[in-house]
Amino acid sequence: MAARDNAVGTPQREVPKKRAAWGSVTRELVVGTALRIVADAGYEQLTIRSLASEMGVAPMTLYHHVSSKDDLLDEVVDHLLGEVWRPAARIEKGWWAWLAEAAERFRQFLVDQPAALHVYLSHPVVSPAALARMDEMLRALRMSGLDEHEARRAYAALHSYTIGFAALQASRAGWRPAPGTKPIAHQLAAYTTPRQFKEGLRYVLEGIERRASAGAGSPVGDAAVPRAPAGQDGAGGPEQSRPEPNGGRRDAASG
Amino acid sequence: MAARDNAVGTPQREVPKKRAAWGSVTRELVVGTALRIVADAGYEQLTIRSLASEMGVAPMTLYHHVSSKDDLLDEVVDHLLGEVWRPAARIEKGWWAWLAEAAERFRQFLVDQPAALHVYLSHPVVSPAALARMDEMLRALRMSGLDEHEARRAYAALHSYTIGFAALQASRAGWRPAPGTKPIAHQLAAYTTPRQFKEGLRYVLEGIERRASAGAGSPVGDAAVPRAPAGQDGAGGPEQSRPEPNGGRRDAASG
DNA sequence: CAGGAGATGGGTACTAGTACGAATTTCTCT
DNA sequence: AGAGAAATTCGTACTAGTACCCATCTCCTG
Repeated sequence: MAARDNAVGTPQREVPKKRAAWGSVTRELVVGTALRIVADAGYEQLTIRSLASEMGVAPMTLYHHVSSKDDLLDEVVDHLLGEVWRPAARIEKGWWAWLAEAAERFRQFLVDQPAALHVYLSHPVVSPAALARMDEMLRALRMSGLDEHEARRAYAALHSYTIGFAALQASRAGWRPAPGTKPIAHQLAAYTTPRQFKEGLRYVLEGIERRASAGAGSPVGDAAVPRAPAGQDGAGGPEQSRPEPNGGRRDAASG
Repeated sequence: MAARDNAVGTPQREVPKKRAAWGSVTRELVVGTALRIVADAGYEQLTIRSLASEMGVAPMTLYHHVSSKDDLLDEVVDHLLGEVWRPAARIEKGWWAWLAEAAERFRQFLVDQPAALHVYLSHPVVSPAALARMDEMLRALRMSGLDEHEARRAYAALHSYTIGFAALQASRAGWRPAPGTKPIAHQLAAYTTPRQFKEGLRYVLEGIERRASAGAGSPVGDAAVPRAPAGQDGAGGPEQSRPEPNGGRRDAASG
């Protein structure tokens, strides 16, 4: 069947259609081609079929080198992240500024790269660049005065906030408010801007700062802190913990 | 041509296959059936085909009553949200506790209902229940001492944090750490629990509280967050808006 | 060197969402 | 009332991801 005798029939536009050389496809090649497509044409143009076509092989062939499209994207995104996550500022110059820049860069990255947002929303990301970034973030947080445990909590909070914001911002892009949409909706949408991100980020960082100075007693490098912490306290930590409202699906919250 | 003479041939398990009565399908019926499927079998069982089959009509028939599956989900999710978002506590008893409970309920909702997470990650949600909830959230925030503008900012921060957290928590559920995954990853994943949500939420609420008590009119000095040097605004992705395919679409439910 | 095990390239086909257009029923206007 | 317009139901088919299994190619082992 491989022998497509092309002498007759369908006169033009017929590629030889030979089987690709054995071993000519490698994971690196697949990832590299995918990166090129994303860079040149964007994430939405990257499909298994387009990728295979670009490489001159059959779609299913790729599955011998990547276990799924998500697996491929994991690696693609890791490469992309590795090139942009690191802040220009140095941690030693102040944890606040460093963290703020790191968060901002990450937000920008997620909004710029739909593939990345997809990956980060799909599953925990543990690729090399992601782990490296996490380590540095934790270092900065420890530097703020938080202990190991609190640093992780704070990291999780920053991470959640950033990803959530990026998801909202990205979804807003290209949103077409239906005719008749309440103005409130527009205003709300308008609050999904990089500027608003920084505002919300400040809430989180201020919370971290307060916690840090409360815990470790002596300030570490407060030179970087822009405002004096007006550490007055008001309402205490609330307790709630509702029983599940709806009997929905599983929640299975554990490691 | 519809007359499928069923007297002979394929002896069993053959449904008459008549055309559904004219006008027997309505948007309300579609939404109602979808709600039932979600309740009984879960979001992943809700497909256009399964829904059509359940209603005894052809898949494409539904598209005369909903403009897309996402349009349908918008309404389904609004119904679900309407039943669970309201906190048991009263705002008057304290804005902190009320906001904390509202956020927790929302997180729980998003994790319990994958459809809801999908919707909230896809586009700004302006359905009735969502708007009602937003109004109440803003009321609580104003009650904390924030002015209108700051209240919206705080709302956006809370919203982003909650959705981001829910997305991470949901994606973690059912995640299978690969056989060589670094232990750090596990630990990190373990930080995506309802308890951790409350911890992070406290950071945000503390930040809000500080802002509220600080400025009943005093413009809190900006200058806190440095700009990312390489930052470039605006969504990078190519825009693509859906130009309202066919009829169906209700006026976006008040929004 | 023959044979078989694995690895690798491919064709076929199934599920999902949905565009297109044909067939059918109801409504509107003259 | 009759005819065209509009609404509605549905069959066909296209894109994407990917499960299944066959065909081919390499290499290891007896």
